[in-house]
Amino acid sequence: MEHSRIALAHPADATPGGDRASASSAYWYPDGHTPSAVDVLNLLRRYRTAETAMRARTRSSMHMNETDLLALRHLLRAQQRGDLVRQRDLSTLLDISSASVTALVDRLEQSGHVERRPHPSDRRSVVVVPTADTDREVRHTLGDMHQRMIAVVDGMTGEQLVAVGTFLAGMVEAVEESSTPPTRSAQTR
Amino acid sequence: MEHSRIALAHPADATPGGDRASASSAYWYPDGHTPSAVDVLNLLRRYRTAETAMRARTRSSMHMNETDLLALRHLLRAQQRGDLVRQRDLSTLLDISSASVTALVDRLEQSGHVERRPHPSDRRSVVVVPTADTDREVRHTLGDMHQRMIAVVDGMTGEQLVAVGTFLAGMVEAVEESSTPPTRSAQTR
DNA sequence: GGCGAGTTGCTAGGTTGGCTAGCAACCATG
DNA sequence: CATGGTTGCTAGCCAACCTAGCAACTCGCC
Repeated sequence: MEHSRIALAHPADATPGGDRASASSAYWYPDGHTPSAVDVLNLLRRYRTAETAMRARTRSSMHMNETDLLALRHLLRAQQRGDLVRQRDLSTLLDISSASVTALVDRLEQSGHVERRPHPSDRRSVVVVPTADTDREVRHTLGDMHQRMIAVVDGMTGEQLVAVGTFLAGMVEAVEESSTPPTRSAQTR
Repeated sequence: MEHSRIALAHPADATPGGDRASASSAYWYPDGHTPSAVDVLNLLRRYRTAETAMRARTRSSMHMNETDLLALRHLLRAQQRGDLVRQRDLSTLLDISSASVTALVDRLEQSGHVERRPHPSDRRSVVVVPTADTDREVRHTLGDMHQRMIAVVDGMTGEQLVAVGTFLAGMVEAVEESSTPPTRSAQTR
């Protein structure tokens, strides 16, 4: 069983400086100095790593692969909103072929996570709905984490929230590469 | 060719409120109000989506899968630091079997991205090194993005950086779920 | 009304990238 | 120097994606 363990907590995303900065809410940088730009970006990468590991854990605890889980999340959100989801929708959302969606829904149906229902107005289509158990399961698995995340943000001042928002928006922009003029709007997409 | 396109810019990560908030650096929330906790978390999710899409783009532009790219990044970082990387190391880092690493290195060697070298002191081991071309390629592909990211962070005040750092550290903690006492250290791991 | 083009989800068969098992070469320790 | 652990390889398996092609259905247009 060389493998089994899935995603260690820290896949050694080691950086030159090591990854100290033990994740405490208030004092995340050891010395009292203002964090440098690089520190912050490292921390962002660290978050990404942690999140990936978390997903692996969830996936494993639900005996499910990434795509299936993504589909499930979308189904739950759509259900909450009262939207119908056809297989076609999953295909475009997940960017996989219709054949793969058939297989995917087969798996989820097999495991009792979703049900196929006839579409009310289009007899070609199949509507996919999550079961009540699925909702409970996901809520239970991810609910605590969401609580903690909200708690962190709730504990911040308005000014701090603006800073974080600005930062995240900047990261999105940087990553989306479109390199639009800094005047807002006008995205190519 | 139903597929080809990979990762649209916005895989419709639609949220109840829609995902307006066009990604401008300074004014990322439309009204002048302080962003709510949920706004910020939505933005974080949005970043995650954008980053995933970016990875898909990179992967496709380099004709490579996620694992291979991860391996490559690690190899480049190790090289910069002057460290040797054995296949075994990749195995533990990526959490895949030694057999899969053999296949992985085969692929990367085939495509000219890495070379196998004998280990200086252990004749069982194989040292994997990235080629100069690879370094150039990655630098070219990701360099601009890094510049933009650094620029964003550089443009922030010390106070703002602290806010962002606190936020990210909090997110890491929330996601790692260990639910350690808020006094730092003592991680289970 | 009916006919042709487009859409939806299914089946069939191929490819990729993981896996386990087992092995030869090598290291290291008593 | 023998014996047990480590490293990377081969062989064979499997999950989850793909493309191609099809039957059932919808819809727009005569």
